[in-house]
Amino acid sequence: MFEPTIKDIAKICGVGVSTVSRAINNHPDINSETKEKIMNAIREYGYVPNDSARNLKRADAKAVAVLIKGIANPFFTNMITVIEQECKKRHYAMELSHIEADEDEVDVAQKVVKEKRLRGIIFLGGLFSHSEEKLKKLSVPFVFSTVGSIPENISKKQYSSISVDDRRESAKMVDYLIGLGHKQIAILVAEASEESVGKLRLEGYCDALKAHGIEVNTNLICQTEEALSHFSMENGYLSTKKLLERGETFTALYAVSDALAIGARRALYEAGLRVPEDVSLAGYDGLDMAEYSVPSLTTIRQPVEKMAKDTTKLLFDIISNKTKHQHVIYEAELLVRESTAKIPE
Amino acid sequence: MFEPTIKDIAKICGVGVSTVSRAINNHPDINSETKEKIMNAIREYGYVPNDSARNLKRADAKAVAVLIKGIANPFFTNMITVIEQECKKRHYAMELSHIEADEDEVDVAQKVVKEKRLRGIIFLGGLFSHSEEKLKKLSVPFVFSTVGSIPENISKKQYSSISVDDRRESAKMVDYLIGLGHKQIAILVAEASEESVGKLRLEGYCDALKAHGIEVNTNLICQTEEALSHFSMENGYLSTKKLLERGETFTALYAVSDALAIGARRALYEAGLRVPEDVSLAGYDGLDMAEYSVPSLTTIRQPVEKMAKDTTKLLFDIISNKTKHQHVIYEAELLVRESTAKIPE
DNA sequence: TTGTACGCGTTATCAT
DNA sequence: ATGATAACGCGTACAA
Repeated sequence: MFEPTIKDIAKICGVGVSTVSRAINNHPDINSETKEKIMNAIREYGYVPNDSARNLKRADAKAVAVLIKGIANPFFTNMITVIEQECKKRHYAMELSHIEADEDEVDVAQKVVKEKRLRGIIFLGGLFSHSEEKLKKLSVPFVFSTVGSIPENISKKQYSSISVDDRRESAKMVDYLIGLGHKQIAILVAEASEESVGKLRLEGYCDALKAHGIEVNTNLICQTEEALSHFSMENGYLSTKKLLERGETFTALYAVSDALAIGARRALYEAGLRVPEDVSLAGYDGLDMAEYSVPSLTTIRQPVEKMAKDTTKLLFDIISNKTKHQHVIYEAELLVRESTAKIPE
Repeated sequence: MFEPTIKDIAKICGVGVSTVSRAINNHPDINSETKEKIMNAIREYGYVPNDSARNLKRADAKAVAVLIKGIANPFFTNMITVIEQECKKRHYAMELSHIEADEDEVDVAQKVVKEKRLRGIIFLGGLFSHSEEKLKKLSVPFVFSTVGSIPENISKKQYSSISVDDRRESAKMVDYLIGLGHKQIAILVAEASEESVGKLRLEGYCDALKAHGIEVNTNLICQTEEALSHFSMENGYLSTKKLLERGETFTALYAVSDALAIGARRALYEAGLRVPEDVSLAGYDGLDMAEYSVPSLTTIRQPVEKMAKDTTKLLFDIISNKTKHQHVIYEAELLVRESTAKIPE
């Protein structure tokens, strides 16, 4: 199998390599006839420029990276799809990279940036707890999207972020449940370690309870220590089962993700508990599955599409120096559906 | 921001570039002391080799590509995760690329191969209908995994495939439903065009019906023409709604994917139909959501993990000339759960 | 408008 | 065991 290079094409057309290069890259200084001839040869011989050589030569590889922590979370699938479209629009390639639970995201980011010479990074999910010093090693702009929280001591001029206020939104949900008359509200929270969204949502839960003078009952805080994927249905199912086996009484169960809630719903069902008659159930994220489940799930919807679009736009604006780093917080929406109800008197 | 290159490291350590290269790549001919010194400098200055330069120099970029048609299908998420792990084990990078519905997969593949100089390709999902001639242009080995079908006229020596017999497995499900006493079985099939898995599963449906002497009622074949994602819950929901509005009578509904089934279940619920008392509901794929939904969904489970592992192994075996192209068909499993029941007499 | 020549960062070959 | 140097394929300054 013959793989032609730019030289071969040049030779075939009887022109210099720079002319071929100009033809490929739509440079202005080129005779349209020669360009035509070259493009024909390229098609005929199936020439495709070697990306490595291009990126080596170019200071900037037209590419950005998306680093995801927790790929199993279906919440991200939507975001990625949108981000990819947005990148394509701008003729940029998008490198997708998963970060394992035990990997350090900044290390990975640094490696990816140098390896691929890309122009920017989007961090998706996970949490963030790195020193400013380490952050400075990143030579390209980056934006955190839907990342739990970023320590206060890092200069906000160093990075951008797009997120919802997980703590406040979470409180919103618990507030709503309390308004329904619930006092014994259990919470299902996976991965409550460090500054994760899980922790934030748990804090919001406590906030709301306290605001209403309800004491936080630690027995109702159901944390999963398992090595299970943090936002899986399986995890929600098993954790809820354990909670029930412990014999705790509660009238509402709030899971910090829809997937967990779906799993929980199954566990409740198997225990003979009806939703919402016996137990009100609430989720968080606003995934499709929350909408189509039976009963449909009361949840907090994050404006996924808008966040994804704005994340991409922001990154590109920063790359092209159109704007400075920014910190945007979106409002999420409480979607009241069938899975929650007033507590019977 | 200073980005050291191999030359800088060499200069810093007072050695030649080749020595540094040897240190990086674990070459045998190197003094362990010098290696130590070099590795320290690399750490200290945060040197990361430039991938583009490496791939340019190396004949083979240690990388394979996974080309996915229909990223929205959650079925693939699991496969990708496994494939990625398997690649990592072998110290290969995995390029993930989505193929738009209207893109030609072979064209994309060819472009990716040349651009990235990679060693092999895995096609995930979609269907396949290309001329042998076109296929020959692909200079690296490739394996189709869970791809609908491949035309008979293409030499099986040209490619590998890993799949389940969608037609037969689909018939298995319908067979089971018929065994339950159902005669009026509706089918929900998105994307029945060409040789897709949708089409194959539809054929299996017809096979089973005919085998039992039941006439195929085209009114019960519910195809979605929408531009909706083929395997989305939304699609299942809307299509089922339309089916119900048409006033068709059926005692069982078979959706060719679990996601469609979940959507369908919601539509049935809203129409006041109980599952399985009024309508038996069945899916296909064996996703988590089928297991945790209420009622749990009778479905066909494809051995995802095994298929993903074997797909990767096969590709690498072919790359390293350990084996020839192969065609493996896996047995899927009928999972009988709560959503299907005997038809009441 | 077009062609020549150099260098991007790396690995491999060949001396030393 | 180590160092100098030639490629790899491309873009671009500079010369023509």
